[in-house]
Amino acid sequence: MSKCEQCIVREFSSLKALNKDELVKLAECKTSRLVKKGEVIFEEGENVNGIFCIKDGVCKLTKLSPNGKDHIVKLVTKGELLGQRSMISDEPVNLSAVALEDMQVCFVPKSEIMGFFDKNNQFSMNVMRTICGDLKDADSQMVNMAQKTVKERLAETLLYLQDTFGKNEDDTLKIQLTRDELASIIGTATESCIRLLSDFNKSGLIEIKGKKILLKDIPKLKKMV
Amino acid sequence: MSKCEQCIVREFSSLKALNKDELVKLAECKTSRLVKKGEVIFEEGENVNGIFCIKDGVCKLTKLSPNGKDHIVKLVTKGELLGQRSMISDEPVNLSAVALEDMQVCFVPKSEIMGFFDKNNQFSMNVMRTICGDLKDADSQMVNMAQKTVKERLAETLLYLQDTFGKNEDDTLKIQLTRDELASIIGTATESCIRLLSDFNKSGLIEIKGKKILLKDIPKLKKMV
DNA sequence: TCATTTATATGACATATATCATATTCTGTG
DNA sequence: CACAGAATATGATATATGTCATATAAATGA
Repeated sequence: MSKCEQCIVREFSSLKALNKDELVKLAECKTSRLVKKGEVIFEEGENVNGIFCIKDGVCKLTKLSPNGKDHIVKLVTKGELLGQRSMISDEPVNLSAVALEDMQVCFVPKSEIMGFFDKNNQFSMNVMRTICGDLKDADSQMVNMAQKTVKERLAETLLYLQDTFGKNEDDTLKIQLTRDELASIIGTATESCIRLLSDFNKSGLIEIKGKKILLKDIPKLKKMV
Repeated sequence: MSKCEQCIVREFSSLKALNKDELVKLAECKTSRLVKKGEVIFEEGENVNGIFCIKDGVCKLTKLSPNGKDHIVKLVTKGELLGQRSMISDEPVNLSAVALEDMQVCFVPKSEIMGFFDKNNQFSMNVMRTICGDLKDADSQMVNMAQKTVKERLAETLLYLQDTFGKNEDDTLKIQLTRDELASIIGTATESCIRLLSDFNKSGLIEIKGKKILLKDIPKLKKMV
């Protein structure tokens, strides 16, 4: 059981407000876990009695739409927490979490977190601000879905992926999504997504190297959005 | 300056966690205001240094999309608070609020609310839960926008409007929206919205009485969603 | 290694939805 | 009341996007 005090990841999340004593308590009650790519961390409707802290890796938060398609609501990465909303609302989670890469996550039971919540104002303020940020993002995503074309959403998403997850040495996007996953972020059919990527490729906006995507003309991509 | 203690509306919002002393303080610092239909309460990007409590009436929260169209993100009614997210994030508001009917709203400055926040755990918990609820709704709205057809979204919205705002004596929807507003809730062109309402009318799902809409075949509407 | 599945790609076509035009009805105001 | 400006309605048409079919490429696993 590693000490939370020394966990670098802690610095990036709401947990940074915890003091030494609290971190010791945290380390005692948390459980660590390796999650393989493709593995489910939790599923829509489950009762998750606590939160997950992502030490390494990236996962997708998805929601099943009535038409049977999964929609990717958010990508969550190293340093972020999962399951906060559900814990506060005291409800089952409304999204599923699935690893996009091998991950390292720690689970902290609700009782512990709620203790910090009551006693450490800075901590609860941090959590709230995170959730408020999520709400703001969700609102603007909603408007994007309603008002923008698929092409615009694709351009925007590609830029977002590069901004958020960076690029490899060969300048391709670091995060590896299937066309299917990309389609379910932008909210379109897989074929449409593939077709538009082809178009972008032909018109020199991006370069497709096998599964890898390289953003070639960022200014033009930005102008599309 | 009316007393907050006696305000019935208080019972429905996060404010119900406040004790007598806090309510007295609240009454002292709040300002009341009448807002006429169509009037703007605040606008996207503004700094709103506090929150609004809706004593009566309904307003729409809109976000301007890059294509110049307004999208209605949420309808907010009697008993609810406005501007919580922005206050907690300490950021300008990301949405505009415009009255759909004549309204009565009270404004409470941020300093006061933040005081309750620090001292009254139940209150801050209530606010958090509200925001968490908003986030959950926003996520599911996002998926709706991405995955459902306009027809499905229209059916869903009509049902929502009846559920949330009820009906008049003649069984028509109590809340009065223009076709344009309805379109910008479901995220479509005004003409498309009008056309679909016509279709719904012809196929007996609804009945259009001038501007008023009556939901005729609720089971069928529900099956569409 | 080969075989089987899965992901990517592309064409052909159907369809939902947006856009533009125009008519009609409603609403508020002088 | 009459009029101007909205709001509603509907047709004609263009376009974006989904769907289905099929081909190729890549990945997986026995």
